[in-house]
Amino acid sequence: MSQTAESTGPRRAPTMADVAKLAGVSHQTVSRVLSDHPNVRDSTRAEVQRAIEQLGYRRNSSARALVTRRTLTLGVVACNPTLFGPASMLFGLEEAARDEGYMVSAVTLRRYTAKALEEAIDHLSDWGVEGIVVMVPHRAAVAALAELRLPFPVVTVEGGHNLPIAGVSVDQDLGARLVTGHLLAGGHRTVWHVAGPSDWLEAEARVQGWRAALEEAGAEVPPPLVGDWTPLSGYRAGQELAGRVAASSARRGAPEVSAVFVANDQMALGVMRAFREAGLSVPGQVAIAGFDDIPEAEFFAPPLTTVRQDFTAVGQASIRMLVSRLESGTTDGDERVVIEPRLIVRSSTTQI
Amino acid sequence: MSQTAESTGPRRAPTMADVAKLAGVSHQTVSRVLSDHPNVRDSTRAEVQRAIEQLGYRRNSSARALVTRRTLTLGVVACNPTLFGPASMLFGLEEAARDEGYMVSAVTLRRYTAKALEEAIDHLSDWGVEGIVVMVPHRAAVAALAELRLPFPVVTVEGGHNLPIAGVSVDQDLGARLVTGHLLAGGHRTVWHVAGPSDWLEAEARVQGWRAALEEAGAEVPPPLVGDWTPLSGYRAGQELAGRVAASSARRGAPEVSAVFVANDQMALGVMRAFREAGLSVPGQVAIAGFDDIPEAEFFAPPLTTVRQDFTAVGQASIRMLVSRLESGTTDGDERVVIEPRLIVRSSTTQI
DNA sequence: AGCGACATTGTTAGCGTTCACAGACATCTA
DNA sequence: TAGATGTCTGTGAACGCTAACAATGTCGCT
Repeated sequence: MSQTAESTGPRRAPTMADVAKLAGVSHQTVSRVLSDHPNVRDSTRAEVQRAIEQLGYRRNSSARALVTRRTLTLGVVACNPTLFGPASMLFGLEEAARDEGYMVSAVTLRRYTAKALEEAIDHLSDWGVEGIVVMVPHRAAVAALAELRLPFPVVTVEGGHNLPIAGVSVDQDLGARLVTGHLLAGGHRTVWHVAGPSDWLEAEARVQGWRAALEEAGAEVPPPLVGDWTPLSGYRAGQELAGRVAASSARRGAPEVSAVFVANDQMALGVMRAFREAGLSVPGQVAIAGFDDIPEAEFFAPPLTTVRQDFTAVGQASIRMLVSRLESGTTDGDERVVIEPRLIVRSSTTQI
Repeated sequence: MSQTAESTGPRRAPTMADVAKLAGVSHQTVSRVLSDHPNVRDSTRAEVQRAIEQLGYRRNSSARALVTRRTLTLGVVACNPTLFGPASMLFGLEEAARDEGYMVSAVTLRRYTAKALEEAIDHLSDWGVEGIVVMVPHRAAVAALAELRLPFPVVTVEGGHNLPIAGVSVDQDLGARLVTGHLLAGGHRTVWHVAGPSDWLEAEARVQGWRAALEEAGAEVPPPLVGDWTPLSGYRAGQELAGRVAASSARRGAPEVSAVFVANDQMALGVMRAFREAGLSVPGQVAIAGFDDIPEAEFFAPPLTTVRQDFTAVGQASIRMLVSRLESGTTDGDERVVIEPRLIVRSSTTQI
């Protein structure tokens, strides 16, 4: 009259032993079936498979990780994933990781301090990640990272090239040279620049490329304005620049504003609004170029000349690098992969 | 002459036993220190802490998960996280999860089929997530989800209200009514609509809200155009609409195009470009409104009237719901949290 | 028949934690 | 001083899996 064991309770997930008993084999045989070991008789394999299906069995990942010493999990520290760039990287990165058989756990940073970064990494370590990708192109953060000497491989994205950390990056300098060169070739005497926050490595590299391009062309280097990547900050910078356009004939000491390279597309949008409101035509009176090629850029008024970064490729490359380090057991070394950006010319810089 | 055990090899991470030996206590005491158990003498605690520091010890999460049966990991299935909406939700969600002591693992969907969703969930299950948030507002996907009967709690985001699944959503219907009402109040005889893909629940709800608002106002309901959320598709729809504006006096059967409600901001951008190219002024000849309030919307030419969704709040609410279900052990029930959207009026709909 | 090689299966011992329980010792009460 | 209560600490057994090895059966060959 006894039922099949307990009938109530939040019955626990079936274990390998349960499957084994049902299939009439040992738990080890079940393990062999699950890991596709060749030496299992076909009939046995079928029997085990049936038992697995019937019980809805799934391997317990914790037990497995405990004995194999592999969590198959990678960590990512991301900055503001609301922006198109970081989001795309995360997308490509996750896909690549999954293809390699890893799971990705991401932590987003609220503040860009060394402490916040350490906390984020701590959090990931607590969960046993095997390696991490740090997507925080922020000077202080990367410097802190270099100090850290973590017990697992670390790969940075846009982490700069001065530090002994492996990483993937887009050639920001080249990108900036491309746009600046393009504007100069359009006949402008010089090119103004609205930069990103000075503690962002990407912003710095773009400033450098811009400056170098101007200097090489023998053009005057106007003082760069600084924004914070948001359209609003671009708008403010745009107002400032618009004032200079109006006053340019009267003003001494700064060259005429006829071309502006803005460090990202969002700020460029803000700049264009400011110009529009000031009655300046783009590209008629002022040419504008951005950076990133967000999906909206092609539809701005006017469509924006910009530099396309293949974010997805960056994400994928970072995973490939991380996985290869994982497999080879390398924790340090400063291997670098650089991805070339591409100039996309649209009507914000070209008179029709 | 014997050294302190082996000196070479990739020495394994220290374990609790190592700490215990160094501190001269049992492993259990170490465990107690780590979990802040009160009954540990202060001097012992200090000793253990020192040993932990010295060895750089970290608790092994797999072993811990194995015995406690808690992985403290939540899964997320996201659709295209490159878009502002999904990305923001992911952001808010991760932050909320971290505050609750959970780790988040995200999987992004490449295709929106039932099979792809099942694979994604399988992937997450393999890693032992305790519950998942499904952010795929796609009809087929959500329907498949309802069939699945998973052994852990599931919360949907924008999952529609016809199915017996718990979830969080923004009141899309209300949002659409707000914009449509706003446009009608602006004196337009009717409002055209550029919808999202028909198999997206959000798109459908917006169509419904728009239609209802028109019908309640006794306005004619023009046939909705359909896009795929991208600026390009909006551009195409815009060209179509621009054609109608030009031909409107001559054409029979469809009302005049003087106001358009576009189902998201990106498409609205495309529509505006098409209108600009057709020489139509916005809002002079045609008023346009979008949906989402992406950060760029305020800086479009002209700034776009739209509906703001608090994506971050949605992400947070979904985690709260998931965690509460986790704690109460609920797997089913169709609890719903609805978040109200807000109309943001800008100059794309208001004559100055 | 006897032996080796191979295929197939089972047995045992961890992996590094936490939990339940059992000691040891100190302190308080009668 | 005996007993009862606490406080602190240690011991042993899980948790569910894989790895190493041992045990069986099967086949072919001499």
